[in-house]
Amino acid sequence: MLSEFKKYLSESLELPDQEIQPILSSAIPRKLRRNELLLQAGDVCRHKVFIVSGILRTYSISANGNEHIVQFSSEKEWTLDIESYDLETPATVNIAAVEPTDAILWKKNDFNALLASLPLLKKYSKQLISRKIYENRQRLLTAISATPEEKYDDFIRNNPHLIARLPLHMIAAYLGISLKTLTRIRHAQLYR
Amino acid sequence: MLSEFKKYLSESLELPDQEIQPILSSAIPRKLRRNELLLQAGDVCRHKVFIVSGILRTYSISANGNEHIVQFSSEKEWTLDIESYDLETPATVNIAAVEPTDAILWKKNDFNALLASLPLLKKYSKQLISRKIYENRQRLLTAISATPEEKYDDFIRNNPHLIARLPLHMIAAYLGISLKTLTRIRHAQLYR
DNA sequence: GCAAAGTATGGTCAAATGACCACGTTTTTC
DNA sequence: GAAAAACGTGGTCATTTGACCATACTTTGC
Repeated sequence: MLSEFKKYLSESLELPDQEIQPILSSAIPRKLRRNELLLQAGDVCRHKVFIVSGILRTYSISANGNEHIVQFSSEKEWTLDIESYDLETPATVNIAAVEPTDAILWKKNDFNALLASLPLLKKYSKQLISRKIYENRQRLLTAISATPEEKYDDFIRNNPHLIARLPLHMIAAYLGISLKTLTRIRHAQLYR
Repeated sequence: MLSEFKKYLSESLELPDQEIQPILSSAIPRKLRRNELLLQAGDVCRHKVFIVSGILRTYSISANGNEHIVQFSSEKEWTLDIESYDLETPATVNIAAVEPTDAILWKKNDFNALLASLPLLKKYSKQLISRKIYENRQRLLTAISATPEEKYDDFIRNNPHLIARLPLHMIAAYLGISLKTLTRIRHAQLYR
């Protein structure tokens, strides 16, 4: 599991070998089964998470028991409940594996030490956060302005690697539409 | 206009006087009339903006001509199109005054210099950005999970200082519901 | 490999929503 | 202060959406 992560560090971050070693030494590998929780709402999010393989979903359960998905994260992505992690407050969301997932965790202290000692890592982290901010604004705009069909088409366009791996009801829970509406859209698109 | 901003700096940021002066000296005051554009989609966002009084709205126009509001910003808040500002790419949103507004602008270079020389300002900026991230996630969650009525109630709860100053159609454009639905909700709430 | 769980689709029906239009009132602008 | 623009509400009607349920099929987990 760590060797793939090493590859990511050297290729995507272009980190030299001697900077990779300290990152590995505080890494905590973690295997998750389908539907296993990585973070439970109410707990404090104490780790940064990198996904080696698999998919995680970040979701919350509304008063009437419905699940709403804030985010999917898959291979070579990082995830956490940022608010809970920063402020050390109870998480309001759950993070669970959609499919069997290999992840790597770092404790907050360890990761902060890495950020302080590895400028390249820090720079890269900032970039990732910025990109997330831009993406989230776009997602919000779509959520308030697009029709269900546009939302679905958008999702396919932005997440081609996920469509075949996610059950439809999760896509619906991510888009904020009902499963029924989603299957109707798919049905309609068959004959066009 | 600048004196109110000075007060903000010393009270909210607790900046000592000698750190306030450099911020003021690169500040560009700007008065906006109702509906006047501060940033036009297509242009690059080249300024950080602080609002002394008034309200700005950040919005985009969809293909069919509808306006969708990404954000309202009012007194003592900062605003910009962060993606356009960071990457110096054409903005995809417009920023315009909802009511007559007094704002203060800084050029990116000037503001970056301030951030580099004033650690307190930098720290405060980071905090603001973090808070925005948390808020935006909550807003997204509401957008995909709440009923129109819940969205409206949420809006009132989170923006009590704005409700009386915004026309309903803008609130609708912010919530992603039609004006008709919004007036229906208000009507229903009268008799409860 | 097999039982159990999960998944995709479709039917039906009630309710919610939006598009369009009209009208009386309020606010803005000069 | 008067004309014009903007605003809030309501009516109607077609359409979309969701809730609930059933069924056939596929995937999962041991």
